[in-house]
Amino acid sequence: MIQNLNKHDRDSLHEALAKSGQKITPQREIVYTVLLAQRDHPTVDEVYNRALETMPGLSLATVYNCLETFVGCGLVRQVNHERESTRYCPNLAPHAHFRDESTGRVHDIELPKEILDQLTKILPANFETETIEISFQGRTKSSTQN
Amino acid sequence: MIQNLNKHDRDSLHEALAKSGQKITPQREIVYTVLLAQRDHPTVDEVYNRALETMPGLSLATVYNCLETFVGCGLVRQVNHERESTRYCPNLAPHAHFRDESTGRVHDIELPKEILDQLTKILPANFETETIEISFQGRTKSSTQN
DNA sequence: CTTGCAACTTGGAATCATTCCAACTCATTA
DNA sequence: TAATGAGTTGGAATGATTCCAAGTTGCAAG
Repeated sequence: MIQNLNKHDRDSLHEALAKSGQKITPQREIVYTVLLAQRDHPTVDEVYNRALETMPGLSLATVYNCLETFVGCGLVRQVNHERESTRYCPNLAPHAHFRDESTGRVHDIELPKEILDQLTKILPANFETETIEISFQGRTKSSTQN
Repeated sequence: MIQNLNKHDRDSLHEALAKSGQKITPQREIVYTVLLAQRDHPTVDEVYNRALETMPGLSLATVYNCLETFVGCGLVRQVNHERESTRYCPNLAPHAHFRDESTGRVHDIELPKEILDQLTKILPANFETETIEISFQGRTKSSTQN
């Protein structure tokens, strides 16, 4: 079910970890693999359960640690919605999120550069942005239940 | 320190509550007053502590209840940032938030209608938006420490 | 290839915001 | 005046996340 990392992905992982002086561990490889295998913005718990299939005995605390590490070295993004559990997303291209209220699913929405540019322009001059989060909430009209 | 509600604000409160069939209570008036008195996006706890000055004996659970009621009848908005405590904001005009990492303070950013329009356009046709949340995170360069 | 050690992992306890609950209050209606 | 139902209250329960101390391991240097 869960594939191994392909060379390219393994390289990004190793590179990102190396760059911030951290070690490569089996746990980290598996957690990263799980994240790439199914890009449905899983919660920590979901990642944990999926990873357990490959590595029984993995601990929840470690999953928290791994994900935090990845966020720290820019490999994945956190996705927060209201007060729900944090979700994780390995899509690094700038994008927004759409949360379907009826299914709870989160969809990536590509974010044109112009809009990002315009957005930063509405800030007062002395405000320096580090991250922008844009999230929509609503419903998808059936038909193409993407 | 905490003023009473002026006529206009009291009216919006009463109207909003009436419209959704809820009662006017001293607790609700005070919580709403606190919210309007200092528009710094307080957490529940902050609202609670400020309200205690006027109504000792008020309970935290009630503050949670009141705020939830207000959100429900559209009187206030919730503001979430990462996993921090939820904050509340009586500004109903469409606006984004900027969170200053160094101070933790949240600033309202006016949101031009064009940008909102453009944003909804980037969604696939069958996605129906109910709410959009835009939040910046960064720092303000000293000088005008707004 | 060994060694040393900082970095990592682990299970369980602790934290903290939020929700839940059952008893109580109070205004209103019958 | 009694019944009704929404609202309030304090404390217990929940659930995600963090903390911690002990054990393990990756890997750089010898």
